[in-house]
Amino acid sequence: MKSNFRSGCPIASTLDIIGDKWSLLILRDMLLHHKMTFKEFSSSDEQIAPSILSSRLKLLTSYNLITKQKQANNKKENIYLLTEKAIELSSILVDISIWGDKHLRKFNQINDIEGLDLERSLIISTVKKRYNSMIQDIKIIK
Amino acid sequence: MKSNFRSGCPIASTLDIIGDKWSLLILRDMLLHHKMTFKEFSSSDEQIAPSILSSRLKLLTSYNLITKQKQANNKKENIYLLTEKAIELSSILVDISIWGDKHLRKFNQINDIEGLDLERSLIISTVKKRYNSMIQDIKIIK
DNA sequence: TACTTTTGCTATTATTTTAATAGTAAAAAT
DNA sequence: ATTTTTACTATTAAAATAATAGCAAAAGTA
Repeated sequence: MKSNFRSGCPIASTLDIIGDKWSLLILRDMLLHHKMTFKEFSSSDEQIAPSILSSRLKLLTSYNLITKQKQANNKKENIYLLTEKAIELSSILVDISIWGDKHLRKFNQINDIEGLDLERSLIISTVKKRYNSMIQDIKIIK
Repeated sequence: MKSNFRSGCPIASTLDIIGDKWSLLILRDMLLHHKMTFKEFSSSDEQIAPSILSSRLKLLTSYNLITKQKQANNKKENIYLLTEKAIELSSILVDISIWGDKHLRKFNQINDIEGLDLERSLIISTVKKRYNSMIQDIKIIK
């Protein structure tokens, strides 16, 4: 499990946590697709291996970007949720999405994302609002 | 050299180009510290190995994020410059910097960055303006 | 109640990527 | 003419990731 930082640079330090090949895709699945369980993360197009998924979830948990809990009516499934700190990464994920959509079509076939043509700040606030309201629903079940 | 994309997701595709351990730090050095040469990139705090630096510069060049050229009065040094496409990543780098500055102080000693307390959009436009004006100066020498 | 399936992992080995370091050729400086 | 600098490449070691199998507990089904 990674734990050391390369330098005191805030950019380098952030990348030491979420700058690997998978972390931001897990956060994408949580924030944009409202995925919550190990199985759901495993089912993404990019095919993350279970051992890597497991170690990444642990790392993100250790930096308080996600929480792990069970619901009262289900002792099997673990529910992973984003903390406020991670929800604040929304703008970065949205900007990455906009940039890729705009610049990578000549190198790869890029999926069209609904609503990505709207204004940036509106996209971000909508994403956050939806995620937070989803969390509320979850907590009611609990 | 990496060349395949994991999926059609614009986020995953962007990360397939700049989502490794080093690319964004090279872009940081170029955009924020106005570094231009192999030697300057090698001298950063994070100590990138020359073989990795070399392969990353090639990859970024292949996706037209940077250009490589020599100046008329110096046949030895290669000058690497960001393209407009890469300059558009400024907002992402600034957001990463703001996020790290705000959230990682409890895990690592984070350097204070001058001006990071200013308004986000102002920081971004200033960063871009400074880089573009630096490029102008370079071209005059050429 | 017994059997099957699902979920959330861990373990293992292979493959790929990264790290560390030495070395080299051409240009520039002395 | 010799030394130093720059921009790398080459090599080997170490670490991370990929691929796959397997397993225990919970849940669903007969």
